[in-house]
Amino acid sequence: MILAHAIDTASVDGLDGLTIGRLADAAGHSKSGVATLFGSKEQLQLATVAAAREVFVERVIAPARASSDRGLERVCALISAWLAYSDERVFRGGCFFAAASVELDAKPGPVRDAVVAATQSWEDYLTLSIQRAIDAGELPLLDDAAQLTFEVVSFLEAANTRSLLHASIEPYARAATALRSRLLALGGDPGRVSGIVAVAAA
Amino acid sequence: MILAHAIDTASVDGLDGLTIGRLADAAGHSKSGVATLFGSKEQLQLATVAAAREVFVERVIAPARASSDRGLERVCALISAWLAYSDERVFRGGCFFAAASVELDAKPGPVRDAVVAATQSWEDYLTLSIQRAIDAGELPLLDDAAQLTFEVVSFLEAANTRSLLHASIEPYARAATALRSRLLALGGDPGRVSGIVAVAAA
DNA sequence: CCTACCGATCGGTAGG
DNA sequence: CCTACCGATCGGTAGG
Repeated sequence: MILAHAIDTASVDGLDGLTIGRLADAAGHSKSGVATLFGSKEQLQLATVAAAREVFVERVIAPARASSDRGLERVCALISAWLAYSDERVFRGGCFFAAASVELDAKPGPVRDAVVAATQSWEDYLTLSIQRAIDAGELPLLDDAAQLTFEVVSFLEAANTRSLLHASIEPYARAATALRSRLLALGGDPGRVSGIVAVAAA
Repeated sequence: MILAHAIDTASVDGLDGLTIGRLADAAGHSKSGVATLFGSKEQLQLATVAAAREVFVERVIAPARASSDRGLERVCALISAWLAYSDERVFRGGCFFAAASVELDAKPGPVRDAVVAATQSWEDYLTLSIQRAIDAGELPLLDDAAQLTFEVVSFLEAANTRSLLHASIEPYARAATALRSRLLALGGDPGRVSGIVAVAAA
């Protein structure tokens, strides 16, 4: 798929750095072929966001859902899956949405709206998973699920950026340490929480 | 200064989004005037990073140094100054370095090196300030200053991006809550820690 | 500091 | 799906 290369390019050069001409060259098509396929650059960007969303679900949400039960176990699985998704460089420039969020945060328009909707969807699912852990009594010292979501995604995205910036895996260890520490402070079961590791065992 | 507009533009469109022609128009000069002034686009980018660094020191480091003693008080002052610097939109696209770090994290070269050096310098100062707080016994449950630095900058940058992305000040309150909670868990004095607020009182 | 210009590349379209 | 082309804009330079 031509969009796989588009996500990869956008994760490095940004969604604005996408050009129809280079995408066409890489795919072995003519420039006008790609241009008419998508209609406009903005529609190409929107298609890229939609494709990245599918990959994210496939690489983070789906594995965590498959390997864990609801509650704190699911929360830890989502965190570990996200760290692996970033660490494995599913996209050359790391997490596509981390890059797109910062690129577009001050640029209103349909593309930003699509990025916001995608990240909102992921964070809503994380908040729901945390709320289920609260409801099950697995995080007895937490009362605001959305607050923990903010803290979790802060660590994940910071680890992603800093790993790329310094060409190091140390930031993933920093994030894992911060998250284990936070979940323990909220009363999380030490055996569960210790399942958060910087590099996937698998 | 022509560079003030360059920082502002780069905080929104990225350092790669800077163009000599538009910068010249905005300053009322000819394109070639700006081109010969900086020599090349890369040197313009490097000059922009250097100018942004000065503004950051002036807006975050200097006020915190002037208003606080070394130790935990200084750490809290740095955090509050950073939140105010982001919240006040010193640059239209929020923190210049948050934007530049993510834009360049997968693009090696002299400009990325300059951004890395600037952020490293800021984080080194934060780590030093935290270490002084540890040495003074003000964070009795913390042993790794660099780990707390990672956690602090994670919250600050996430608040910056999310505030822009959602046009909301709520993320600053999330970051302040997270930071107070973390410093309290590390044994920080409640009176000191409560000085971290989302919106500057001044 | 300017005007004027260079080749390259951009998004998009005409025409088939 | 292609070739060929449009006007606009890019970084950079010649020449003064």
